[in-house]
Amino acid sequence: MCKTKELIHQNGQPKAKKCNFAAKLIVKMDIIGILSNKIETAVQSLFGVSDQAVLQPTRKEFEGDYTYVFFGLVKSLRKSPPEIGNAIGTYLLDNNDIFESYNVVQGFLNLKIKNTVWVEVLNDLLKTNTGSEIERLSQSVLVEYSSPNTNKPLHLGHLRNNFLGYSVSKILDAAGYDVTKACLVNDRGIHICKSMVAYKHFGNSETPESAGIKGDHLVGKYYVEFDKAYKSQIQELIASGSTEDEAKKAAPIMVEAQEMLLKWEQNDPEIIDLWKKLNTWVYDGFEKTYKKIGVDFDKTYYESDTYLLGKDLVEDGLNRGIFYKKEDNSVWIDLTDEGLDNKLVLRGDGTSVYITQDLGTTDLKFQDFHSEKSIWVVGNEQDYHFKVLFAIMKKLERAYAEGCYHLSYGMVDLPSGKMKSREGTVVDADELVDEMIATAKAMSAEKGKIEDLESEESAELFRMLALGALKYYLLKVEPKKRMLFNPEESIDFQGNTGPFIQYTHARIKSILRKAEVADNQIFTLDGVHILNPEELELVFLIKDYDTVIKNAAADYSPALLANYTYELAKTFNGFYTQHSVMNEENANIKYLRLGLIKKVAETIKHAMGLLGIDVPERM
RNA sequence: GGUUCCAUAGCUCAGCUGGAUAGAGCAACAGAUUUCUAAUCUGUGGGUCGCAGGUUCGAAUCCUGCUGGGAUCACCA
Repeated sequence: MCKTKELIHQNGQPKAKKCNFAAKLIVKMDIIGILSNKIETAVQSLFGVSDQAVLQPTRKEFEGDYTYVFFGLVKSLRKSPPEIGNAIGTYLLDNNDIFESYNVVQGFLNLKIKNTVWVEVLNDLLKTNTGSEIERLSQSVLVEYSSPNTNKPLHLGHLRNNFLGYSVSKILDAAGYDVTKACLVNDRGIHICKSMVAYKHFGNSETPESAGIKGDHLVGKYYVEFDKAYKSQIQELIASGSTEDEAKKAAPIMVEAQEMLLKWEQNDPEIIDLWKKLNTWVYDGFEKTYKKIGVDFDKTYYESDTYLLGKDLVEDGLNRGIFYKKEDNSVWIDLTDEGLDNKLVLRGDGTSVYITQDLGTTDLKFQDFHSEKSIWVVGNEQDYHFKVLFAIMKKLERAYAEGCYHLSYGMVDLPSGKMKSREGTVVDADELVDEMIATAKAMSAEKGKIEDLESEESAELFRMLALGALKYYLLKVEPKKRMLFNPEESIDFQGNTGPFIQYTHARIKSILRKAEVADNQIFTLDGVHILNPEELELVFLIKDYDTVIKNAAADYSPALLANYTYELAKTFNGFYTQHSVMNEENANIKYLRLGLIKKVAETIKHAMGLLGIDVPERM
């Protein structure tokens, strides 16, 4: 048995040639690394120069698996491209046993790997559990996402946030980090007081039970009621001679809300009771929504606990001369050297602003978890805020400042334009999900796929498909880009969609059931196998899966994983139409295909899992 | 106005650290089922990669400027 690492370091081709298990060596290191290595050796011994070999998959219109681009050598060696390419190609074939052939087109050297090597690659893939080869990094990361306000229910924008946060957590975990999912609930402030005031006036003591409305929606209803009353009071005041600005400040209901906020801060028992009652309703509602959309948290912070934090931190910064005080006692920091402005960190009266409590909460999070990295999944309207926050942390010499990252994502627009809560154009999360489930049911009925539409199992399938469609739709777009939510497209089950991938999985599982392949069955290839082009394409994709996970983690981008999974599913469907598994007469080939498609199904399931999407056994 | 992000087919989006004739899906049209699920597959048409320069063997990709759009620049959160 060969010791892979030593062989690689020696670059000893003759020695590697003797080894009958060359392919094992390839899998352990990754084939691109091996190839680059061999090419670099070839270039070194042929021309006496070192070149970092850049490899890419060979384009379909050319013969080969990988392409070495050597334009760089043409100039320095002052030889013609064919001369160089042929020399390297010949050398590689003469000194290695893994190449089948090569061809040279301009500055491109296309290399074809022996089919037997690919079979060994597949064989190695079949032995390992999908995703299990990635080593743990013994680094922890805290991912904060969702972070709702408690005055209204979740909407479409929150869904993008939740799906992103959950998926990124999963991806980071798969990439080797220890992940903690956190949520910071904004449960205090003027917004919830508005709902409280309106409820007090117009609520008639109704409850979610008496009204038959989910708690978060009920509280949201009073938030809207507040706004209505507020607006009409403003109009009245303007009619009786006030300016608009005066009216906005003097409207009795607004004055009342502000008084209520003060009373809340003074712990007025009656106000606290009301606050607790409404918030409990909201949490109850949120809980149902989170459960339905399949996201959760390991740790929940409440702003009512943290909003006073950060003042000691300001004091500390002041003592160290990092902050400065103005005549009115307000505290500031000068960030002009960072390309930012002067920023207020504490009011003249000693009360906090947004950034104050965020400074404190950030410290708290690191005290609680000592994580190397901390990620905030927050919309791009807060880009500036996070620049400021991180810059301050750096100036305060917090060791963790380097590990802070704002995962900024773009807004979700509707075909009709932007979502605006005041204009009632917001897409409610609960309604949306319910509609999608109903659509999934209707489409299944139409296709005649499901026999019993009313069973528990079917209900679970419809939920799976609906959420698969929705999550995939929102995650396939690169996070930082703003995106368009087209309701009709989002419930589409064809093409680049979640259900397309789910269907592919179900199809494979159907074959595996028919073949009575157990979930834990291990396939070991030991006969003579030749992979056909469609099989080879699948192997080619699957062997890259771990790299895709790592890239997605490095970029905090579920989109990378979504695109990969789609590609894999599409490639499988191409294979499926051209080759039969169950009707294959050659037992060796049938066995290989069963192993291969099982691996495809496992990879799809794993990848979709990292997107927070479940896949069905049948559909 | 300052800062910042974005601009690729009719629409929605890919395009890895610069590489070969820029790819998918949707929509349109034409096909494929005696064969493991047709929620599938195959084909056709569709592009001055916002514009103009620059860097080099080579640019959708990097640099500069411009145009258009979003966000932000609160003692709001």
